[in-house]
Amino acid sequence: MKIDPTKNADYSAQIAKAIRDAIIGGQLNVNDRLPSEAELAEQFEVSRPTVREALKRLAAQSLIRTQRGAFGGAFINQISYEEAHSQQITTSTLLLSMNDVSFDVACEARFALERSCAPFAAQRRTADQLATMRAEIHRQTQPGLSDEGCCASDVTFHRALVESAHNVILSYQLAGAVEAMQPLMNMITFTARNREKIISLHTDIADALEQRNQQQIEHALLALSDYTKNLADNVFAAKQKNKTDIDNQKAQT
Amino acid sequence: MKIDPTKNADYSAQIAKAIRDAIIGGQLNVNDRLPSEAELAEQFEVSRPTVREALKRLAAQSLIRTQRGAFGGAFINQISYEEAHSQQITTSTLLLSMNDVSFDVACEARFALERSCAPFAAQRRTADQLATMRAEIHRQTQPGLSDEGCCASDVTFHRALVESAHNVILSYQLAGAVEAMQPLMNMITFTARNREKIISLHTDIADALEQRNQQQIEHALLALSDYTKNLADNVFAAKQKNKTDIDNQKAQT
DNA sequence: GCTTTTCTAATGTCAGACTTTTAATTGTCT
DNA sequence: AGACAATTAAAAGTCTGACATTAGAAAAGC
Repeated sequence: MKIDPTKNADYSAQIAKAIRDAIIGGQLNVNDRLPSEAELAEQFEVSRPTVREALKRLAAQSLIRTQRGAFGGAFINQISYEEAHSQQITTSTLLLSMNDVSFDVACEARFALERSCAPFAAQRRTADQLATMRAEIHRQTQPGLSDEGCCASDVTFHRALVESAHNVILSYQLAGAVEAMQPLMNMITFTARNREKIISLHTDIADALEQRNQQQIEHALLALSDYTKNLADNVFAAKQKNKTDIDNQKAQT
Repeated sequence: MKIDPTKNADYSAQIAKAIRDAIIGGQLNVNDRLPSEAELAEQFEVSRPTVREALKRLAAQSLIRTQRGAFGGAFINQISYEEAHSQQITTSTLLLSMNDVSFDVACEARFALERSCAPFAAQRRTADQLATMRAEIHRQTQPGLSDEGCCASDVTFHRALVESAHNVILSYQLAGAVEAMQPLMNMITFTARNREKIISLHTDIADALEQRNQQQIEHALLALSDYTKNLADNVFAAKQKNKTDIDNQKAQT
């Protein structure tokens, strides 16, 4: 069925690949049960721990789920939007943090992607989604709101905007992009003045959505993108200056 | 350092999570070396096979790489765009194939996302990228081109468009979306007439890009999206009809 | 100083045993 | 007969201890 050419090295990776290919290629279907670990070990002519390592690799990608007990085993997992989503977020987050992507590039991508849901959001938004956005805007006006609370509210706001496009694929892709940006966004601290401006831009978006005006939504998103980029530039410039000052002080002593 | 609350069940998953969190949280940095399997086993108070299963899970997400030999071990892997990209594609592809997403929804999402790179592509496209697109259009006019060849050329064309936005994050996100759609796109077979129309739409895009006309790019993309959706509707309707006819024939005998 | 050999610490693999879980089966009582 | 309880078996999860293989570091030889 799925044999394993006895190449050298890393049997568990090869076995995982063989099974993964069988899933992607459609030889194995959702909720099919794989042979037991002992049987797989026999088939592939390796030991059970080796098979288990292969299965754990697949489990890490949520391609299979395992169940203990009689008539248990490893089953092909129907991957859900949630799972795919959370996987995408960890990957994207790490990609951003490990490859020092500039804030500008990430910010540009984030709002550009969000813009792609504007035409559908304008057409299909429900009163419910609009209400969520208004509620989040209201939360953002509360004076006691912490920075984390503000960011969380921001995520909810934008998620509602994305959801209003009523396209599951867009939601999945964009929610990932928005959330992956959060760690970068959290590096910015907002002053009261900043928040005021952002709230005003959020209100513009909500207003445009209420009027089902696609172009206005896109315009407001662009404005928000530019403002955020500017804000970040200033924050990073200030940090840089602060650092230089400290270095100079050290040099003087 | 990273302890493991002795909850019940699935130590290897818990250990993998602990290490993963440490990586995401920044306690472990790129190219740091993890303790050896034996040491980890001691730290977490489990056996070596259990630790190994945890490490294989992390390896499956390319969070770590392992090296054999003295002074080898498991190292935190700097995730590259390529790795992130290929992971995203397998996840997205499976998500689409397992959740019977309608072609319309996927198609809409695909072109909407591509639209998001239009403003930057118009500004930043190079002659090189334009040439690639023209070359692919030319290839698509060749009469002997197979369906697979046509699809491959299509991917190259759209990838060049995306690349012309010169934003690595957009490239990563969009290339994933485009490629994940391929299996669905391959379900459509194109007639000569269809290809002619698609080539004409591709030419529109290339022309608009050459003139750095953002709105025209977006307009052409929308037209391509609509045309593709229509085409798919017809193909699926024909298949449905065919199936019904056969059923009727069977019923008559 | 350079090359070759040896050493050694680490992963990769194996075999076999034991524990735990869980669903199906069987048995028992009302 | 039907409902509940005990038994059983198959499977994943875990452990122990061993051996094979690899590759960098140190030592030996020239």
